[in-house]
Amino acid sequence: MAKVDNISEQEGGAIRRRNERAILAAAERVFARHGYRGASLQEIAEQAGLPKSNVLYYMGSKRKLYVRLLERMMERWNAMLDDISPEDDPAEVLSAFIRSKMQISRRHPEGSRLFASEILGGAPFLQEYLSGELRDWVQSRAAVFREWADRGLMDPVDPIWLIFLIWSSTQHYADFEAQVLGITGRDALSDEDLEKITEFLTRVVIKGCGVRHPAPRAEDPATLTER
Amino acid sequence: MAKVDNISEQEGGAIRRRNERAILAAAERVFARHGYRGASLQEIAEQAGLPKSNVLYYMGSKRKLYVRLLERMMERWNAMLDDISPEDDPAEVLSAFIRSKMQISRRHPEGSRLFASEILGGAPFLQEYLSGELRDWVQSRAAVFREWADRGLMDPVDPIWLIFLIWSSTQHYADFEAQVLGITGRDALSDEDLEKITEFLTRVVIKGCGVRHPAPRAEDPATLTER
DNA sequence: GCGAAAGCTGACCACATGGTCAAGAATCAA
DNA sequence: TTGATTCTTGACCATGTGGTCAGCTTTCGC
Repeated sequence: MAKVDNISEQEGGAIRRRNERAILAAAERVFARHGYRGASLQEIAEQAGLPKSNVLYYMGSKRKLYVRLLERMMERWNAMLDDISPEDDPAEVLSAFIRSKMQISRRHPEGSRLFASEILGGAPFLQEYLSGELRDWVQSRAAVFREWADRGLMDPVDPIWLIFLIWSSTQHYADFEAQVLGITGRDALSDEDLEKITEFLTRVVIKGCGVRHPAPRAEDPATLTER
Repeated sequence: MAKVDNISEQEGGAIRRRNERAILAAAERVFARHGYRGASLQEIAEQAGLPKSNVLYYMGSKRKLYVRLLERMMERWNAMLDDISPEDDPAEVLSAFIRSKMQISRRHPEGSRLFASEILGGAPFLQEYLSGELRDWVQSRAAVFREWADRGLMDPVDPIWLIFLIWSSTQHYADFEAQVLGITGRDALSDEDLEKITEFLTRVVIKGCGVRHPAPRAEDPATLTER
């Protein structure tokens, strides 16, 4: 019996880890730029500084490599999705939502574009994720938004369209980076730009949905631990 | 000398026009789905119901076909860009802007995705359009928005980010159609859905930017012809 | 220092790619 | 009917594709 029985992603020698990192990074760039079909293992290998055979050795196949990148991106996404409850302050939640989504676009532009490219192509690999896991998540959030509306904390807007509004307007700065840069005449967006945009989006969404502050509750334990 | 000297796009026999239409329609679908590199002439030809050689006969090359599709899409875009002036009602202009942008997503989803795919890939064919023509258009609009803000007709938001907000949130329903359908559980968005979304986006933008009505001017000729 | 496991890679394969071309078929103005 | 123009298309080409494999080197636990 071999020493290592599982082919778990977690383990692996230092060499393996280093090469896989290089391949994944290169592949994310290339897939994001050219889509699944348009990307070539040759180009990925060159950008990773390895021969093509080596890429196949570590990743098995183009398909497996692509799926692995998608899964990694979904993990980053999920890491953002902390729970909320109707007791929370809508303004704070929406603000945090927009901010964290914006940071993903900022920190993982290639991953964001990879995801966009997958959806653009009809989501052949992500269909069940979209209509399963993600759908459930959206529905549960939507319920909270509706509860807020019922309590008079915000206008009775359809939560689904609101979520899409936040997704699209934040995702835009990764996916359409080339357009944003071309039009603004810059060669990159600064951190200050991003902060300005985040504030703008937050302001428009919160004001546009008529979000009001909840009546403060003195006995709220969260408020006590907060300060 | 040949009877027809110019190779203008406008003319052409009935056969040519019919075949070109079929090819362009098929190519728009395939390019939108797989990107420039990922699309194959073979697939385009099959979807158009013609042999591959015939596609080359009419279009010359893959590159020319792609560029022609992009230009057609830019024409549709430009058709929307009617002039505005600081004298106009901000609410009406923004509302019309969102509505017409939404209709393009609705009427030309493949074209919208083709455009998105081009930008996603770094806009190799559209860079000068973005930083030239389109940039000028955005700047002139931005000037009007700023004038409105100066006159106290709306909050002093940065017009550029506002334009991007409108673009992204409307474009979303074409580009991320697969995601929208997966999450909403539908197999298509109805006209009523689109109308609801348009109203929602208009409401949020106008309210979110604090747009107010201008003081009515009795001697406004436009108002007179209107009713 | 040994032996097994892991890592490496050029040669190679079947197939798909964009594009060319020549020769025939259909169309159309006169 | 004729002659020119347009249209059609299968055969073909050089190149690139994802993937396999055998044989090599390196690494590493003991």
